Amino acid sequence: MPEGHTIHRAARRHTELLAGQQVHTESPQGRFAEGADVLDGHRLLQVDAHGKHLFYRFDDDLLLHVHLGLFGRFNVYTADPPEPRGALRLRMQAGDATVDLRGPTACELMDADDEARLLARLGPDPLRGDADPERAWQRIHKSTRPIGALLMDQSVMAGVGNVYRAEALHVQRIHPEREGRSLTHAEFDALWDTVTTMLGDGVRAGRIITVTAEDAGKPRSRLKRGERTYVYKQSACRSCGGAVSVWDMAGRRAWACTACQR
DNA sequence: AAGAATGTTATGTA
DNA sequence: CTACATAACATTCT
Repeated sequence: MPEGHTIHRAARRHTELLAGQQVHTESPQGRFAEGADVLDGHRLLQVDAHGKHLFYRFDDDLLLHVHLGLFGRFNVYTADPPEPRGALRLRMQAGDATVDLRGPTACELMDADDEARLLARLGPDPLRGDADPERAWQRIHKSTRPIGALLMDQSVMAGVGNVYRAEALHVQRIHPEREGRSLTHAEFDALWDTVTTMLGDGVRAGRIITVTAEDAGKPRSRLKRGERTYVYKQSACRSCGGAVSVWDMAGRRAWACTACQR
């Protein structure tokens, strides 16, 4: 489910619902019992997103780190949450609001050093105001690795996953197998802009829609599953009709139009 | 109902 | 040292 847009959206929503309040936490499965005990009743000050990582800052310097991984998911309830069921990893409650967490790769307490170490290995996040795209360019323009692998590398740029990789490269007509060092600075700038716009749209819409209303022939909000991307999970390119090829790259499926990307 | 999926990390191999 | 492959782990949807 989650690329960077999901994480930033969650940070915003959870701040709105829980920040400034005493938060009751529990982990019905006992998977996070230790941390939950420590966190319970603390005031949540702030929720920050960095790439695909979330940081919940509580008073007394308590810091909860969450990473959704491939399957992780939040469920938010603004009234009467359901009884905890199945593998519910963490529940946070304040007032009428409840945030449930399932299936995360990480849900753990951290100290400032852990956090610093983690942030040190993340590249600039296009969704953050403090992002410095030049840091990404420095890595990319020297690398012989394919741009498709570089885009997915969170230490190069933080927040892009498999869908945005396919879609951003497609919009810029760049083939995923091109070496990073073959990109011009102008191409990189355009790619960064595209990624930034796509992620921002994702935060707003709450889902990944990269096809424009013009290309779709109807409002983006009306697009069904399978109509929202140009090449990702498509058999024919939705901008030129050319064949889409699929292959394995950096352990994930890469998608590109054989006609308009090179 | 097996298999795929919007992810990361640790470890092994060349 | 770097690059790449593989396995492991999480859960839901088709």
